[in-house]
Amino acid sequence: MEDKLFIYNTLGRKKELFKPIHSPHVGLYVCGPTVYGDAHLGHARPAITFDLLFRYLTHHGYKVRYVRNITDVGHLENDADEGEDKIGKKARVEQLEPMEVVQYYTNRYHNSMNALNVLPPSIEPHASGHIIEQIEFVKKILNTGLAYESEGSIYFDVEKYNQHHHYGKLSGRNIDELMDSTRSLEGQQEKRRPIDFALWKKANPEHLMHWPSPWSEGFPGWHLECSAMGTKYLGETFDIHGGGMDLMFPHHECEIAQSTAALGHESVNYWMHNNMITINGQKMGKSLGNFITLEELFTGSHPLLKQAFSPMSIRFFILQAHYRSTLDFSNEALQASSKGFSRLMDGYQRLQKLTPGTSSTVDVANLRQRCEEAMNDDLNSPIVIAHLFDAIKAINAVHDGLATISANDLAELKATMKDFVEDILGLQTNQLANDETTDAYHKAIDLLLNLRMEAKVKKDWETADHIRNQLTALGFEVKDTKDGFEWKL
RNA sequence: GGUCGGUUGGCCGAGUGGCUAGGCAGAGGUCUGCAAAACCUUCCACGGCGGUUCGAAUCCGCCACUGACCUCCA
Repeated sequence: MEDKLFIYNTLGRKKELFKPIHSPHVGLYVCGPTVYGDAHLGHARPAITFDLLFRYLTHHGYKVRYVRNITDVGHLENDADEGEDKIGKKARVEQLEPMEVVQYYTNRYHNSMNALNVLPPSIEPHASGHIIEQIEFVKKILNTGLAYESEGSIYFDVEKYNQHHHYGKLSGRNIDELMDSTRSLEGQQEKRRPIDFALWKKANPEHLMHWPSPWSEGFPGWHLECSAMGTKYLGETFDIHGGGMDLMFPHHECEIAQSTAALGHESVNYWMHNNMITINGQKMGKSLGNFITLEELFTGSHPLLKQAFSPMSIRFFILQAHYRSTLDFSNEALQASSKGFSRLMDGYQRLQKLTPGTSSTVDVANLRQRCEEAMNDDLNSPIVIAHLFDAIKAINAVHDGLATISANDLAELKATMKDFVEDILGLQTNQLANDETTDAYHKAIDLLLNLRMEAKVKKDWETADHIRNQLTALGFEVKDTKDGFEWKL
């Protein structure tokens, strides 16, 4: 495979040609959810963005090892190094085992991702399952002298690290400004400086999740898990690390510092960050309480929603914007993309039934190339979709007898559409099931509509309308075409 | 306050120097027993001011507004 994909590297802030370290193998690490609540629309963004990348690379023959973690320990409630563990708090409030909370929300996360047709990653490691690796990682950093122990906890010495490395290289932050602006908080006396961050925390007596370590009974710092697990599964240097923009600082910045300190070199070649989903122009997030969970979207059970939206229309909505742009949520925007999605998929299904002519009067020859070019330009899915709509226009024209398409062009169009619609964008209809039951069911509906056709020929409008009305009442949509009919549920 | 972004037509959203983005909505038409769909045509645009250029939504400067991060958040 030829390397043609350009991706925007947050390090350097420009598009760069993607070259894997060990082609055809690609190592991809993406920050997954902290499982203490249901996934919301915001969580769908990175999942779909990196699913798109995963699918695209795989489609081009790369062997991708995609690691997406589950954070189930170490993510604290308030400040970086104080406050309660998010999982622990939920467990206490709900009177559950912490791992019960983790399992519950992990299952629900998987269900949502499955509904969105997000492929499962190759490895989905839990932070709590890699305590030993994280302790080893802390030891390595301690050996370099870039971390210090204080009352049973281990902190990263940011200032000392910055003497020989650049803390802030990813987020563009300046350490002097950080020293001035970082808040000094109560209970942080054990840290030398406010910008230092925890690698290991000694557990308070009431803390539910803790493990033995050389320094104290405690738990790992939040940033550590990604460094430790990324290194374990993808090696000391790997290709791509992704996540939401809001993780750029401090999470990813700290990750770089930890890994560089422990390994003595850079560990990630390309950093990719998806932008946020906004609602009324503001970031949708847990802290602001303005989020809509995926389940609420699928069922329409949120006061801000005027209707339910199918998982696929949510996926399409997200793919219609470039991943580095903010995407504003509104009922109107979602309805618009929902309708657009139907149009796309109706056309796609129509394509399967098209009959070829002797020659083509539509130009679909370079569709694949144009879609590839858009994808290669930093995964420009909205442009891909625009090209697909051009193809839909041609498909409809052929379907209506206003244009013709040759057998060769039709075969190529079908192949291209399948590759981009299904395999790369990951869009699917709800009628792809093809077992005996559905087959019989389709034939039964066709039978009914053929009877209606016969009635129409006899100008028996009463019978014809009756059949259509009854089917409509059952939720079917019946459309007459030039010489037949179309229907869908 | 610091750092970095954004400002495109009724809505969403691409686009980095000249050539149609696309979707949804609106208007007119074709088709049609009716309906729907489809198709054709069409309307609506680049925050403001100045500069560079033969030519700017696209480059530069200033201003305005707005967002993200700087505390947990995808």
